[in-house]
Amino acid sequence: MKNPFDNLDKSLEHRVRLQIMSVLVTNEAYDFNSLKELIGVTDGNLASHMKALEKEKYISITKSFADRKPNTKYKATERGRTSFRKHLEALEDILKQQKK
Amino acid sequence: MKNPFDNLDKSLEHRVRLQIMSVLVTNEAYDFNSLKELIGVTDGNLASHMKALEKEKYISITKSFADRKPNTKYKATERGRTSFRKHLEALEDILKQQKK
DNA sequence: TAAAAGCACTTTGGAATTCAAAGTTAATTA
DNA sequence: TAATTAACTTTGAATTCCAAAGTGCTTTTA
Repeated sequence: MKNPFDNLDKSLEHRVRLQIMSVLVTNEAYDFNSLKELIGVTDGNLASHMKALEKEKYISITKSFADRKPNTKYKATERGRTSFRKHLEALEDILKQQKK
Repeated sequence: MKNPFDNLDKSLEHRVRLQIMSVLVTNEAYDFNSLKELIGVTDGNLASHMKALEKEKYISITKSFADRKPNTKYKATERGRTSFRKHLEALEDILKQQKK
C-alpha cells in the first residue's frame, strides 16, 4: 500500500470543512442556518469555509426565498462526494495500518 | 453517540504530526533523521513539530552519541499513545457514521 | 591543535490560514 | 419608508506553517 498520508485531502483536513462535507454527503441538502447551528460557528466563518469548498467544486449552492425569507441550500457535488470518499479511505488505511 | 468531531485532537489534526505519532506508536523508538526522511520535511520543520508534540507531552526525547555522531531518539509517551488512540477512535466514529 | 563537518536544533521572516466582529446587500414586513 | 432578517463580504488580528539561514556541540580530519 502506498503511503496513505499522501492521500489525505488538504481541503478536508480542517475539522469544520470535514464536518460540513460529512453532513452534505449524508443529507440530500442542508441550509445555511441549520449548518451553522449544527457546527457551532459564526455566520462569517461558515460562509468562508463554504466558499473554500465551492472553490474546489465540492459543493453547489441554491438560493431561494422560503417562507418569505432568503434561504441558501447546499449540496455535495459528485466531485465533492468522490473527494470525501477518498479522504475517508485514506483515513481508513491509516487506521488499518495502525491495527497491524 | 456524541458528536465525534468534538473528540478530534487539535494537535493531531495536522498531517505531519499525525504521521509522526503513527510512526512512534507502532515503533518502540525512532530517530530524527529516519523520521525526517520518512516524512519528507526539512529538519527545522520536523524539529518544530516535535517541539509541539513535546509541549503536549506526547513524546519523549533521548539524546546520545551513536557511532560517534549525535543521535536523537523519540518515543511516544503513554499520554501520547492514549491521545493518539482517542483521536483514531474519533476518526473511526466519523467513518462509522458515514456508513450508516 | 586548528579547521571542517555533521547533527539537531533555533531563529527569522514571510506566507497562508483561521477567526470574530463589523459592515453590506437584498428582500420582506410593519 | 424604516426596520428586520439571512447570508454574506470585508477587515484586522492572531495563529500556524514553512524554508532557509544561523547556532552549538562533538567528532573527525588535516
